[in-house]
Amino acid sequence: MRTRSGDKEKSIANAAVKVFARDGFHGAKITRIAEEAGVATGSVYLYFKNKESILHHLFSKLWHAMHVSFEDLLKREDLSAREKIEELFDSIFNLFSQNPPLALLFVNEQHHLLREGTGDFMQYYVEFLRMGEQLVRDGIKRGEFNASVDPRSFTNFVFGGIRQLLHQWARAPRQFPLNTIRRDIKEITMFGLLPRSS
Amino acid sequence: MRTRSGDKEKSIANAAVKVFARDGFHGAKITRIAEEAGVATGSVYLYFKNKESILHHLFSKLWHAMHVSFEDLLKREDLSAREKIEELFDSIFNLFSQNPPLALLFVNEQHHLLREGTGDFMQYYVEFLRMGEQLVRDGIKRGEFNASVDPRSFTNFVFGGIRQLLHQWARAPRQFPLNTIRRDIKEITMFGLLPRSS
DNA sequence: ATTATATTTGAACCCTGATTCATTATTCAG
DNA sequence: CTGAATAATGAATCAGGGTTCAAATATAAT
Repeated sequence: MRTRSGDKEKSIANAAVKVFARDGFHGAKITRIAEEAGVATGSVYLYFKNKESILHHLFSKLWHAMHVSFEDLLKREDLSAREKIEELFDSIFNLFSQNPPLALLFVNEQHHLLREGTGDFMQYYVEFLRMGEQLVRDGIKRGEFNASVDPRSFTNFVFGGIRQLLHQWARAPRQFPLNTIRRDIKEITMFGLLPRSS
Repeated sequence: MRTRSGDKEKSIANAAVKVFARDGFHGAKITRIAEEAGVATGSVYLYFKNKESILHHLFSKLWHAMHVSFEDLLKREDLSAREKIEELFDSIFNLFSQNPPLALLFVNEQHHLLREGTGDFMQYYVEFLRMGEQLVRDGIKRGEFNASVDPRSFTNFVFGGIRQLLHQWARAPRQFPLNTIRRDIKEITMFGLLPRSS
């Protein structure tokens, strides 16, 4: 009996991240992914049903990781609403900080998956937005947040804003350092554009 | 001599917006666009060089329209910095308000074009971001805005946020009325999440 | 060492859909 | 009316690349 080397799946997945990020899902060729992973073209199909399922796998892992850190975050009773939101930002950034291509993948290819509306990560995505809303709603209830902010709009707005800034960072990490972006986002979302003591 | 009916180009372009929005650029078939436009498949190639160029044409028109309203806006001396920014939001929303598919196209298919980095609208896009930064910088200089907000981060963040909310609206206009979104964005960007008199 | 079993390979297959172009239809000048 | 000249058609072409699978290779058990 022979056993699978075991790290082939991972190296295919990693290669796929790079190639999807560089060429986009449709521009990415399976042969190129295999080459990047150091395996034969056909081997890709031993570990994944098809091209689409590679993308699914990657997004599943990604959203699952997010889901885990978000759940942990929600449970914590030692943080103010503001601190929770800021931790949430941090946990997103931490997920991508070592991996610009992963950020590009996340930012650019999600709409493929939204179009079909299937896949387990869809669940995570929807739940994530709900969580964000809940955080804001709690904060308002506790008097920590401005009650005239709409929780759903806020969550979507911030999610979109983070995506755009992640995108800029991933394309030019030097020009948009992640720590700077993280600080800026907190400043903007918490205080807005107008001076604090108007 | 026979003359082109003249509205065929427009009907192809309009059909393309719908089909691109529904199926995505790669999912969209030329035959489907032709069918939707009420012309033969081959006719599409009388008016456009290829599939890609249809997308280019649409984005060109779109960004050009934005560019025009932004330029007008910048010139106006009767508005405060805050009013200018809010007008800018409005002009974006006005562009899409009658056309959810156009919004979907704008939101979902831009990354194709960013990847190549060519096309005249790229110019507009970059310029648009610069404009946004300049508006914020001016506002800070005039003491209207919080000086610790980074203009570049702010512009990108807000651009991303608007995209996400436009997306939600375009997918379900009833559930996310545009006027609500517009109001919410202004509230969030101007005042942030924290109560105004902390 | 030998055999059985599992894994890997990559060239060939084949489908999809963008693009082409020979044919047909329409317009208009003379 | 006639026939250039142009516009429109849509079936056929053709290329690209996802997927398959027969052959080759590696491993483990005996």
